[in-house]
Amino acid sequence: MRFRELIAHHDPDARWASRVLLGVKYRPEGTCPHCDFHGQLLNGGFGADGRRRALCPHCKRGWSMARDAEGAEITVRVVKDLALTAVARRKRAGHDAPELASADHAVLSVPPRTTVQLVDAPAVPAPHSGRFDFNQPLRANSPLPRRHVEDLRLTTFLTSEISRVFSDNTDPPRCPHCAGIDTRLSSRPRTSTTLPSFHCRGCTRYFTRATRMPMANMLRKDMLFAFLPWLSQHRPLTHAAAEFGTSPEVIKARVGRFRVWLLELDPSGQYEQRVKLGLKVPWPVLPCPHCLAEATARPHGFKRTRTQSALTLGRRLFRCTGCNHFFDMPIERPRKT
DNA sequence: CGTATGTGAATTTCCAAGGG
DNA sequence: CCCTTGGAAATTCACATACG
Repeated sequence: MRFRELIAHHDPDARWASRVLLGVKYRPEGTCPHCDFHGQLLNGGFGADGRRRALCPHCKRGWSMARDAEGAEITVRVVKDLALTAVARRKRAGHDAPELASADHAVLSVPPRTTVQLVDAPAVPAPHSGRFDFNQPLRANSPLPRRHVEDLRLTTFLTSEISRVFSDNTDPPRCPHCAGIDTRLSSRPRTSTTLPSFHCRGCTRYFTRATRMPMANMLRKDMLFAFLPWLSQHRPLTHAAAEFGTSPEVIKARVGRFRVWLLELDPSGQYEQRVKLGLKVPWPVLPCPHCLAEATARPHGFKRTRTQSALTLGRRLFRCTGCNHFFDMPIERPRKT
């Protein structure tokens, strides 16, 4: 408010006031192409083509606002202005307050897309089809019973690694922030954790063994060990979300952090390959008996006839992406041992 | 009656905004 | 940075239908 007052004092033409953006919220105005609602719309972010999108508050659907991706101008209405709120609050309290011009309408231009500096994304390999078992149904509505198999080797491996992280060992590890080795046990233990905390002389930061680990700052500490057996099971995120009383997004983020960590622990990727929770199944490359080519084949459920059920036939159906024809393969029955 | 495949519905994931 | 929300999109599956 004070800065806006100062600017208004020296700038009667209001050429500069509009450049103050801090604390100003805006929304587009217009007509919904789906339900003809007219009025204030919701911001819908950017579409894949770079165009700004709007959401209809009435029918909740979204659309792209301007025709061009770059330089297009969109009229918006200022819905919130911190400075004006401060003025109103002061006036209500009976204090003096400056008269500030309100920027009712504004024009929002879509900035030219700048080439984004890529940060080092964690290099988690795309899962290849060998990770998944096509003898099993891929989804819950399949006629075949679905058995969820836990990979005990992964669970055991993670359990031991986690207990190593949570150990009371006071030998200073390498700094997780700068990878420096000049670290020592901190004489001033942090109150927020019971773990031994360390101090790095290189970057002067404090840390514990859990810093920058998948379970660091995990709000749901109770579900950490219960979660491990789920990682190796090929199940939808929603199952795990229901089990732990959270949303699929939370589970997805957690799976991602564990996959990155597993690759650090075992760069060969053997353990990371065992993670299956919530991963999309890649279409396998199979020899098509129709076009005789090796092509990716989409899973198409299980083969069935009028007389024989999918269970008795025991054949998985695929559809070749090259020639679009169907073919099936016998599934391997689990051997009873 | 078996086979091939088009298609609607169910299931699951993606995505961006927004709150803390 | 963590998590929630809610609609849209993608994927998967079995039913429907035509044909031999």
